[in-house]
Amino acid sequence: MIRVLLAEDQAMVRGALSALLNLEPDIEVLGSAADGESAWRELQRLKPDVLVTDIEMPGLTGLEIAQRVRRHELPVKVVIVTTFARPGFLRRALDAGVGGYLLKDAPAENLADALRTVHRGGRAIDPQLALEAWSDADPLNDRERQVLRLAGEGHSASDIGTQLNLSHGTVRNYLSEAIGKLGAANRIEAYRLARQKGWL
Amino acid sequence: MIRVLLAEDQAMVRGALSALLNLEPDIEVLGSAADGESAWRELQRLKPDVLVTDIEMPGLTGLEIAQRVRRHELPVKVVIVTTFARPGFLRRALDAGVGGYLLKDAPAENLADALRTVHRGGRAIDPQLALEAWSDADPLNDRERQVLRLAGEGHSASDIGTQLNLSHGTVRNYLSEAIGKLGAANRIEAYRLARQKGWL
DNA sequence: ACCCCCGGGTGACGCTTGTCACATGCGCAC
DNA sequence: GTGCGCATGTGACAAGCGTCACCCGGGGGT
Repeated sequence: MIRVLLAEDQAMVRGALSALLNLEPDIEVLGSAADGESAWRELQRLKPDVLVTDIEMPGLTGLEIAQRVRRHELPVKVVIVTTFARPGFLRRALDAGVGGYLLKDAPAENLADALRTVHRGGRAIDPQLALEAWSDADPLNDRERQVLRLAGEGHSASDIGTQLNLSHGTVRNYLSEAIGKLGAANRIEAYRLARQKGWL
Repeated sequence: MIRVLLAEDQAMVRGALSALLNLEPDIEVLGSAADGESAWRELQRLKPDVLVTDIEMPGLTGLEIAQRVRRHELPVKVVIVTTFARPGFLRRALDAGVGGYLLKDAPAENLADALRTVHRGGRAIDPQLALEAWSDADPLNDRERQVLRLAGEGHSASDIGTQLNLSHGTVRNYLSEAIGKLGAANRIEAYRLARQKGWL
């Protein structure tokens, strides 16, 4: 019997996934959480075999939970189920030692199979995504990432400078670097590109 | 017996919702579709009582399907189930005469209840969203919307001018207007604001 | 015929962006 | 210490952006 904890912020999807998993005779959903913190608490309380979690959640993200699990060496497997086919996310998930990474685009039957595989100690990674993840790495450094993120939210260079204690000139230098590295025409395009790769 | 067709692009969510609805004794899921066009075809083939659809799908969006249903006077109720709490979307959905508009944030049990209500001829609209929808209307006109959308994708003014057969000066005028109307500081912020309201 | 509104355009203004070449200063290897 | 790399600044330039005041021409009222 595979004992599962479910973390997913959208209540309707959470309920539906729970119903789906409970149809499987060898799977039992112990409980579910709507945000990162409560998922983390329930994880320690219920001690499930497998945690099935989304990435984007209020509080802790699924990736952060996976990192904590690894740091505390909890005896639980983590399976990420997410909308985002972003190589950067998968990369970070693998670094955090997750057992599975599925897309919500994948057929529903895959989920139960993936849980079984992971429970046996195997790995269930979305195949075409796995390729991309190793193909191109994030070219941005920390400063460029920060600056680009702020810029993408509509802040001006001087604005960003104030927030990060940098001169507006420096901010523009970083932005220019980032734009160059990404082969974009301006900050907006650069932001979009970085975001869709999961480099944020 | 309520006969339901399900349209939702994420396979896993689609499967899960289907499992959820099939647990209800008075509900039967006839079939499901992964994109707008096939949903429209299945709608005519299966003639369900209720169509449960997401908004963001490849091809036709859920809103466009709802509009078509109204135009063709098909005897099917439409229930929108979406992630987006955007007043503009609800507004357009109501204009298209949908029977229900639920958020994926709502508890899973609501879905079956909403289907029953709508099947009886009632309406099931997310309450707090309903308030917002009537509070602030989209201040943008068509040109401003077009221009803002392109600008948000990273195109420059001259770029946009070429695409729409306008002078770059005119494009900047529209952009300026839009920025003003939305109380934003620049095109990026304006784009974000408009987007999150569902005015796109 | 008159006026006025509306979509589109022009030109000018000052500010912001994107780019680049060149400084400064700090820490680390040797 | 000398040298190198890295992070941060500076100053200049051209291009793009945001704003505004104003122009033009075609409909529609009245």
